[in-house]
Amino acid sequence: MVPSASEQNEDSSISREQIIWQVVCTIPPGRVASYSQIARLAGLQGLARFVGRTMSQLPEGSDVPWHRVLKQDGRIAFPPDSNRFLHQKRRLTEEGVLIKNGRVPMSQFRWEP
DNA sequence: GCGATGACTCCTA
DNA sequence: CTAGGAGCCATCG
Repeated sequence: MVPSASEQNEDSSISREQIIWQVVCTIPPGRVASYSQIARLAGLQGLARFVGRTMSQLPEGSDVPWHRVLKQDGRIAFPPDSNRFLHQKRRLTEEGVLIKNGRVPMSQFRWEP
């Protein structure tokens, strides 16, 4: 087989999106992770932005616990007045995640793989 | 092809 | 604490 330079593979190996979602699924309830950490565990260190963009493409009703992904400083990536923000915050609270002053303490920020 | 935008992060002042 | 700049990738006009 001669590899073409402009060959776009959709299904060739698991796409980065799939890996990212898979990593997110490994986050246990009661814990959270940052976009950068997800990127690192997915082998895409430094591509936190790509992780965020991938999350935006995640369809609703998915099994992926997207609400457990926060910014590096422990804050939710959505505007505080946004509906998504309230939804995510509520989801986290229901799982027992402590949110102090609008952000999650580092003690819950990382989990042991 | 380029600039702007987006569920980001880091460094410096 | 806030502000600005740079780096990263994919999508859109």
